[in-house]
Amino acid sequence: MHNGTSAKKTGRPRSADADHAILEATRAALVELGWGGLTMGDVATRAGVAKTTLYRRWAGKNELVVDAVAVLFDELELPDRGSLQADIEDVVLQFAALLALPEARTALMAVVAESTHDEALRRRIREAIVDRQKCLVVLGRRRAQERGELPPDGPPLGPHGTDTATQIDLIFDVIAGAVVHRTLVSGEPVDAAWARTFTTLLLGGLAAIR
Amino acid sequence: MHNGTSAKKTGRPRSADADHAILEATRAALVELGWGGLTMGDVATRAGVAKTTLYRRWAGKNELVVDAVAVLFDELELPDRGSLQADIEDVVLQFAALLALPEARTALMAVVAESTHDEALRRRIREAIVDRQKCLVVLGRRRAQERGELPPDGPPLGPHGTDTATQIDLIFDVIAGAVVHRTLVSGEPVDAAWARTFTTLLLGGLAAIR
DNA sequence: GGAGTTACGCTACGACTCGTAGCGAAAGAG
DNA sequence: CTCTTTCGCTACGAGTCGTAGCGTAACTCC
Repeated sequence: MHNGTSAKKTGRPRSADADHAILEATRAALVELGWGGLTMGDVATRAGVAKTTLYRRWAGKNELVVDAVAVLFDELELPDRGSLQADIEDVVLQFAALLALPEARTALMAVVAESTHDEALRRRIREAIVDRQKCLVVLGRRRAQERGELPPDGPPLGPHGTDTATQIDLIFDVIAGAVVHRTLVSGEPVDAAWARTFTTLLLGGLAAIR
Repeated sequence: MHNGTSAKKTGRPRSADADHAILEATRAALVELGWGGLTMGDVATRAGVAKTTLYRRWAGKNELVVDAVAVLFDELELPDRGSLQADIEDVVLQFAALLALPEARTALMAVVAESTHDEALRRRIREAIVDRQKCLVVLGRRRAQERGELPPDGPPLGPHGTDTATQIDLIFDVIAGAVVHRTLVSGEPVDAAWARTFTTLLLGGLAAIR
């Protein structure tokens, strides 16, 4: 959040209701107008607050949209379905459902695009969105190791072996990248059949890189 | 292109030099200002043309940037390196090099974001960029079949078998998605080592989905 | 070479958004 | 009650948007 832990003790406190109203108005505006059509003034009107109130809390469009969309990623979970294949398929479908929301589709790509020219924005995105997703990969991998579906951490085996951190990063980029690309670039739906085939490919590939 | 084949016979022809100057100016502006900072007036000034000339050829920022970046993707090739593994590694590194260009990084994500609210823009992106990349997958796959590294097209084998079109789409989304995600979202470099590990995973996975 | 057609550069324009400043009022802490 | 901060509101200069009008340049057809 923009003012994380520092708590001013005196003076009138900032309205939490206004925060919620603004973030919700931002998502609504994204759905109707998209990234390019979204304006600060419009969001303020929708939220029923003054434009100056927005600028007191967020530096601009970029930061506002990141916060508005970040909460959507909090809903991602990794239920224990008994097998690694089922767990991955589940999280793939969850992520696809999230990308089916118009506000998420538009905002995600736009803020990533802006972040290529803004280091602070890049950090904000990483903390608010990316790292939360990566936790799911770490958790799913550990579960699979406890089940015996994946070997425990240790030195790589073959000549193509990879260490733990590299594996996690690779899995994360492949899953998130493939789902995003299919949804937003190819424009094809991520349904149960695709999730199943993709997961089969991923698990088959994992066996090859140890 | 915006006026593809239809050729007016009479009147003063449009300046091809102006086209090149505008597209080059657009890329330069993307590098310096990013997507958000790029304005039509600035591009016109850089290119040495009038602002009205831009609007006579492109409807707006979105269409202009797609055309300006599309030519970068024409340089992608699939050299025959003798093995499927080497071919894929090569094209992965080529794609990564392209995404290392600031103008490509910024523009790609931005136009995809805008395309979520613009069907015409989506088609334009597909024709100018996506389809050209997908051809590489089709070509590489056919070569591998001729070498005997992949089985020829036919009905799927196992219970998880997939048909040809599904396989091609999947391979495409996994390759492009993973490279884009690692480069732009995770912010990690795609070097030879990563390309090797990723390709090993992909080929291992391909064996699992037939 | 003249007539017709189209693109060009230039200027100007209203509409809109931006981000900031100043004001008086409201809401909490001490 | 006083101090401090936020609130809504208004107004502002700066910048961008996309379009219109004008005279000129370039090319084709007769």
